[in-house]
Amino acid sequence: MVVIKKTPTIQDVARHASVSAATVSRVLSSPERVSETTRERVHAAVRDTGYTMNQAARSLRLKAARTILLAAPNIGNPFYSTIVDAVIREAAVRGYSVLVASRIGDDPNRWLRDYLLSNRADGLLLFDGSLDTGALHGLWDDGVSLPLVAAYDEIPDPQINSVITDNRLAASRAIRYLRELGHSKIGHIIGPSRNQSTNERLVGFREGMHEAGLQVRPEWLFQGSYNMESGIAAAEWFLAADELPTAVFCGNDEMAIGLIHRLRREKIDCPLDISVIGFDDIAVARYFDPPLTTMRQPREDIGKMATRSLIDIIEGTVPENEPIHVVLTSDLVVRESTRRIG
Amino acid sequence: MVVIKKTPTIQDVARHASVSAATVSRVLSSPERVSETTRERVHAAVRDTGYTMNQAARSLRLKAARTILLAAPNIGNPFYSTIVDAVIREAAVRGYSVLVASRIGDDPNRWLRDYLLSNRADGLLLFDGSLDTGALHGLWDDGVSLPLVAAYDEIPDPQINSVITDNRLAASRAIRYLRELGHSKIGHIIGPSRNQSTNERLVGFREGMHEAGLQVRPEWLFQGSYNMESGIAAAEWFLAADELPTAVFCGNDEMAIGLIHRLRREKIDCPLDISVIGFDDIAVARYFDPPLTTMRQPREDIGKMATRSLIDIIEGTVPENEPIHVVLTSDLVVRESTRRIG
DNA sequence: GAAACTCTTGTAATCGATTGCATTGATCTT
DNA sequence: AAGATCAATGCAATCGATTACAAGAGTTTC
Repeated sequence: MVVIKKTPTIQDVARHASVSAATVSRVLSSPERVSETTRERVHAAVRDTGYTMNQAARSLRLKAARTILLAAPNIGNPFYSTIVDAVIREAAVRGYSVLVASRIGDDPNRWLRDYLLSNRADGLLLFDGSLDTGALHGLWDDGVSLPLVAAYDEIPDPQINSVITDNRLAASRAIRYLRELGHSKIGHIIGPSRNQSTNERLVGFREGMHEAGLQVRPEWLFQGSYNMESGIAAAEWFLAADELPTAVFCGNDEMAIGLIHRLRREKIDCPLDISVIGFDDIAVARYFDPPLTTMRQPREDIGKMATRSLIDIIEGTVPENEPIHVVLTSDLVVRESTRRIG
Repeated sequence: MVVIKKTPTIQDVARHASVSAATVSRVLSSPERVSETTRERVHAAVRDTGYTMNQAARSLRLKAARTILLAAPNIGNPFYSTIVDAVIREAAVRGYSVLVASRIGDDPNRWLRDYLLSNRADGLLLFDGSLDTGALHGLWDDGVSLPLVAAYDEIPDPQINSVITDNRLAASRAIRYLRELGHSKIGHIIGPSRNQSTNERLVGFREGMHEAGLQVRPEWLFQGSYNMESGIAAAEWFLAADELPTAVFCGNDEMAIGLIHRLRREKIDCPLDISVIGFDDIAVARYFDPPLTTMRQPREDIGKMATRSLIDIIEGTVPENEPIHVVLTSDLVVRESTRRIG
């Protein structure tokens, strides 16, 4: 049978080094307050015993978990997963762990309580604008100061820190590009309306159309849900119209992929018969056939900046009364799914 | 200025309900030991105060964090992200949180210590067979019993619990299928060799070839790294050979996508000129052009089963001396990237 | 009616790390 | 040389929840 040695505590290390637990603690957190000789003895004892700090005890005492909570609507989505990866890496650099909550839509109040208020996490990185902000405000009103950064998807509240991209500008940029290629019959696949990013992109689309002096035709507008299936549904919606648009601006790459896939079944070729421009530049976009023209979202940067901001707020190295608002730029990546008309 | 109310403790609830903290604790964990009237009073007090248990204190006392650590080589990869999603959902059902560590390759010893031994997590879900098992054994030998489940990628140690798929069988199955379509010139893109799954698939490939009475030709074997870029590299490797294979079995879908993409640039069409079969069935596989024939991995099930097993082990509801070994079945999904020869 | 039992609740110790305050001994100042 | 100053370390309280044990009240039994 395996002998289970208890994991050593700070007391064990103290005994081993013939000092008090207080001294061991000091060696670990403020070494300059301890003499060189004891410091070395303690370090040796730490090595010998294989000591690791008990985080639960530390969290209890310091009221800080050195952990952030990342909440996203669906981690399974490749768009989010890249961000998550960036968040985890950046958090690790600052010595923080990351708890991940997915599919948070169900009962936001519950997990907010469960995680944040129970000292499991020191702050919240929210990647879901569709969350009912009432819950957040409820906490706020109760006087709980909740370190929170809304990332990627804006929450329409200037008090809430945010790291987002220039969705509106990017959308109108996409339309201008299509216009430059000679397109005038332009459709748009919208994302789910609960997302603020969706609405921003829609506004940008309308602005772009207006600037170009083009009409927005309702039969060329389709509301999807940011997945490939809804790209298919959009294709079928467009096919049912009297006339097809010659170009479609899609709210994200996955819907673009679904759209192209479905249209191809009807022998409608992209980019020959229809130009398609996506949004995000997910990994597969450049290897798809045709390689997708898309508005690239700096996903790594979103994750990194958001994490950095949140930890700054948690650690109080940033003034509390001035909300942080970072807007990152999306770049147009021209590939082969768009083409000059004619 | 916002008044910061301290988050209520169990003491506050006790005072509010005019009982002792012990009673409140009992109401929350073993309600049947408390009389109905006090139970109601306490519940009311919990509601009134908005009490949430301090997890740090609870973890410290119970030496259990109700948290599992999920470690994967790269969360950004869409293959893993689906699994992660399933893990988080299943863990939530059992009342567990999930800490996620990505890019763990760098210093396994460090994060093992940091997370597991420091009472931050009660068990480890390891999605990376490339991890040096020495580190794990080191802990084991030190007498620390570490609830561990290796998922998806096997660790070659019968003592370690695992939830994997039938990689070898699936690979030989893929070859048999290609053989049925009349192919005899079959290549293979291997994954990174540190992964056990890769090796199993390679063995299955060899077995399948042997059963079919076919030679494995080294110029039709390429070692990639499970990403699209290495699919491209593989294409270039094959193009450099005297002759192209008529079918390629890819270690995963992403390499298949890269391969098809690159070959198309050379006017080599899939499936007309070459059949390609992938592995995993990632989300984009069915919408790719051509839709990918692939060996589907039951990713949701992997995540679910692994999580379930790990929590069973943590909670001791499963005999300790009998390692768990679950092998899930991969299914052949026939789409359009493969084709009868001739 | 007293002993034995059950049911409910409270008291106090405990988990492990941190830190304000106290103590000791050494060095410095005038 | 006596007092002041400083560096290094220990003591003990603390964070909040859990639980073994004790105690009190009410019930049952012979």
